[in-house]
Amino acid sequence: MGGRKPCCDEVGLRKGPWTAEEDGKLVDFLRTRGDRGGWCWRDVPKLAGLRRCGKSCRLRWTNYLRPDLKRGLFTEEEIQLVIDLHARLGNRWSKIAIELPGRTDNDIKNYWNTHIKRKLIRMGIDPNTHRRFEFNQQKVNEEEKVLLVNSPKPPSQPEVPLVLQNDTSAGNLNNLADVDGDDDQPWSFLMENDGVVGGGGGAGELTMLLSGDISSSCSSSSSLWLKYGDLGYEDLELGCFDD
DNA sequence: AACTATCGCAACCGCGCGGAT
DNA sequence: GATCCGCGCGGTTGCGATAGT
Repeated sequence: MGGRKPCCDEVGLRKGPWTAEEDGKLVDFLRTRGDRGGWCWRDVPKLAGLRRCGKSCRLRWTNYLRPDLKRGLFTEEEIQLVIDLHARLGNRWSKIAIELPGRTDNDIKNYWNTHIKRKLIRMGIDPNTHRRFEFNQQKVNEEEKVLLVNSPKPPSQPEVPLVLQNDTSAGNLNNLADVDGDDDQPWSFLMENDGVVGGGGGAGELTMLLSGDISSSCSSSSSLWLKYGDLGYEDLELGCFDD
């Protein structure tokens, strides 16, 4: 597209963290002018008396000031949903956010990158494909590589066939927690300390449910789940999470 | 107590899409 | 059809908070 000028090139515009005063002005404006009634975001700084670009105002509102935002930790259900939706939609955070009322795409993206992604990698699961890493195509960082080198042996079997299940079927993530034998919540393994699975090459096979063409094989009402239900505790090497 | 490393979140940046002209 | 414009999205960065040494 031709020659579009940057939105924030105006001199004298503030950047960086918002002050309480700026927040107040923006909230006041949006409270009085309502939802998109005869204005566009580009006009907001002028109308609200802010020295910010419109884009910055929009981001501040949508990611932080909106009254319907939910703050705080993600619940097990939300984490479960994020993984499920990410398997189906990929990094389309805004689409994922639609399914999580009160969470913004930025929230979800941050949580994915700082919590879920790391955990999956350490479990030997590629967070992009939701499948096990191929042993010779590790995308893990140096730390994980060391762990893999120290693991007993590379996978000796091909991936276990992938299975698709509905929400109501047995093989959902709750089974993962159940094999643990304790009272932890299903996603406690993601929410607690950084346990390390004994590398992608351990004896156990983590079985992924995700088939190749996820979007076409999954109805809107079904969920894709990591399938652990048929595997034992030792097989999954989940003991590491007990540390 | 001081320093360093790591984490987590808010905010920025650049690009693409879609509607308007 | 070409261009402009506003918006939204996804990736990345900056920095304060916290943990570890």
